[in-house]
Amino acid sequence: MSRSPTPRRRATLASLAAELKVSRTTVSNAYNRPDQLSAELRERVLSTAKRLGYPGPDPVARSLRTRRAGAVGLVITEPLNYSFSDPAALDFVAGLAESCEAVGQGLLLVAVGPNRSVAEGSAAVLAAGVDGFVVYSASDDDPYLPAVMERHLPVVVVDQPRDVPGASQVRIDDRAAMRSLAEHVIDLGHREIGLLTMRLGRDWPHGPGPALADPERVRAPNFHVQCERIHGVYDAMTAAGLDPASLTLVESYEHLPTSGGAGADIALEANPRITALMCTADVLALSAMDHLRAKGIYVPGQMTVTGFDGVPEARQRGLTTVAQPGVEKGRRAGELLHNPPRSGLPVVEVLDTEVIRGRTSGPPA
Amino acid sequence: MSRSPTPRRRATLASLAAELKVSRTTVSNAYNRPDQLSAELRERVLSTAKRLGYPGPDPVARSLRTRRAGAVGLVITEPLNYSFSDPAALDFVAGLAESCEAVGQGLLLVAVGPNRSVAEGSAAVLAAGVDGFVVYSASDDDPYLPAVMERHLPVVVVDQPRDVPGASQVRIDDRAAMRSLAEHVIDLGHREIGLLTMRLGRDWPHGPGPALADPERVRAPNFHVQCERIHGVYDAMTAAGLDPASLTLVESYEHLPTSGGAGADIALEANPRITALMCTADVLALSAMDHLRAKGIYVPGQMTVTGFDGVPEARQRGLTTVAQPGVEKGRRAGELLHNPPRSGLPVVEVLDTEVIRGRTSGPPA
DNA sequence: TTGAAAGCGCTAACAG
DNA sequence: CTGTTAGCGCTTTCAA
Repeated sequence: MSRSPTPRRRATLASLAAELKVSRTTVSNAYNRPDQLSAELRERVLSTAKRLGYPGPDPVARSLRTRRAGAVGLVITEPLNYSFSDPAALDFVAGLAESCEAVGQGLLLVAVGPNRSVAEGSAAVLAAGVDGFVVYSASDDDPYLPAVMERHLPVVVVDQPRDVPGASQVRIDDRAAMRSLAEHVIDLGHREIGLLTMRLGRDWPHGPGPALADPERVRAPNFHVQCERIHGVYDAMTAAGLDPASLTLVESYEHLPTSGGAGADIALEANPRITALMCTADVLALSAMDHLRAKGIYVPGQMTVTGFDGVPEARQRGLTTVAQPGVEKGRRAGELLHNPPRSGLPVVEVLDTEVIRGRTSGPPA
Repeated sequence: MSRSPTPRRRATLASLAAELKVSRTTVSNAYNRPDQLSAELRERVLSTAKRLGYPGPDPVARSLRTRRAGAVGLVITEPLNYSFSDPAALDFVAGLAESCEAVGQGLLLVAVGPNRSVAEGSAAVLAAGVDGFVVYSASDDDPYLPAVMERHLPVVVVDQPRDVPGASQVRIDDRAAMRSLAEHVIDLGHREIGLLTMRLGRDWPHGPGPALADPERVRAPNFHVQCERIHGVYDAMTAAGLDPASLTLVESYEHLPTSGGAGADIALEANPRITALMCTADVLALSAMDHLRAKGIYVPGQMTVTGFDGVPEARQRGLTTVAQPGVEKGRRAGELLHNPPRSGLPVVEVLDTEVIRGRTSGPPA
């Protein structure tokens, strides 16, 4: 087996120093403090480094010494392949990656997820070489949160959960945003409303597919965001003199391409008089639209449909929805980690949203 | 400022050992080799660890000692926000993330990209605490490749460039795939063909927007993949007795939502008799389709359009294209890093593709 | 400008 | 089952 002229043993800063007959400090300075030695000596160091195949100070050893890892850890409990197919989550990751790149920090996707046990995932959190964590949209009893907290590193929580001690937060006002949207729907004249939402708890007491949600589950939700959005609808209904209890609430374990359509069926079966179908995510709404259309139900003529997020496809297809700044969320989360507030105290950043009145909402038939 | 009862100085394995009056080895074993000590002692170690707020062995120190970082570095030179909006790249990242998660490795997005200088990006590569790198679809003169090579770590290259010494490779047979697709188009009867492709070189000698490509640029391309696909079309043309020089070739600097449409205009202006517009990416083809339709040109009645990649939207819209296994690419790249071939020699894995005959190709008008 | 000394926090032999 | 001994490769006072 022919090998390149690499010494059998990896070159180190010490071996380089020995070769050059200078001290390790000098070599270190050549890399980290160019102003601490003559240009020519530095040149000599760098060139013999190249000759010996020395790639510069070992990142791990340096991190140990400087106590900085140069990376941010991202904890997303939802399956990654799912996150990567959810445009809203994607925007967030893109924004976070962008802000990390801007300051030369790496972004470490921590190996937590459904393919591994909670113990393994927690171990991955404890073993992550990072300077801080971003936790994205976790449930309030997320199994990895304890491990994240144990690390005693800076933490920024995005969307959920609320009330992580010591953690800064980036989110939107889900309740107010959803209320505005619901007001728009009610103003159009709708009285019988269905609401499709993601699962309200970590547990799933139903069979496969979406199911009517027990109002009980709204009261003790694991996902704060879902809950707030539901309450936003309640708020609008109450303000308009409608009975919130009349809302037909359907929860879906996850956002599959079929979830919206299946959820729509369940809602309409439970209450055939529904004229507006609100959804807590665009992907749900788009799926529902496709399904309704296939069944010959015209949107918005026979059914108003609304979403949440403002993903590109939704805008393109004219969905009435709430746009939230996904990329900006990621960016702000990163910045909060890179430039923590002077006070040292956690901050809460509430980003703006905007109701988009599209072509999928109109007066009831 | 009230503080939780955390000792001012972070607990370490040594301090824990001192507190317990056992050796450091014992504490280390409690975490790494549970079978090396009695269950009760281990319990005692773990519980006082919890009491002291010791989160377990420091990841960085452990990495230094074990020589394993527990993470894979991903180098994508294209802007991350772009990668995250390209469904094909996304599939790849999802597959890679999945394979990393399966073995408990983290995935580190290395901070290279257009917001930073080459020097900064290279520094990020040299400073990445990883056990290996995956390089995704880089040009043959990618500025970060040298830094990657310097690290002397295992490397897997995906798609491009070819011929990275010592690196394993995962790719498809772009030329054969594109040839099959072109054969389909030619079999339908098309003789005047346009081809829209991504930029052929790192440099961009044209103004903004797509432009007719100098055949010269096909000869010395920086992007092997593009070149192979073009040659696939040449192959099919030659085999069918057509003159490859008659191909109208348009290159576009990047894949913007408008690139396909603009490229189509340029191609049709250069040769109004074109009846088939092939594209080296689905996003280009979809954009072209939208644009043609807006101009009143019916697909496939008046114009055949084909893509490449087989992204969800393309399948959904019935685009005639080549499906390539994006997720599988990522997964295989990860596996190659996690379980390198026994031989120690680099391997080349060529994954399968499939021509999808959709509803956007038909006989010429 | 350069060098010597002192660890960062941990694991891996090896011995007891 | 437990402890002792040696570093992993680097940066950082502090002195020269």
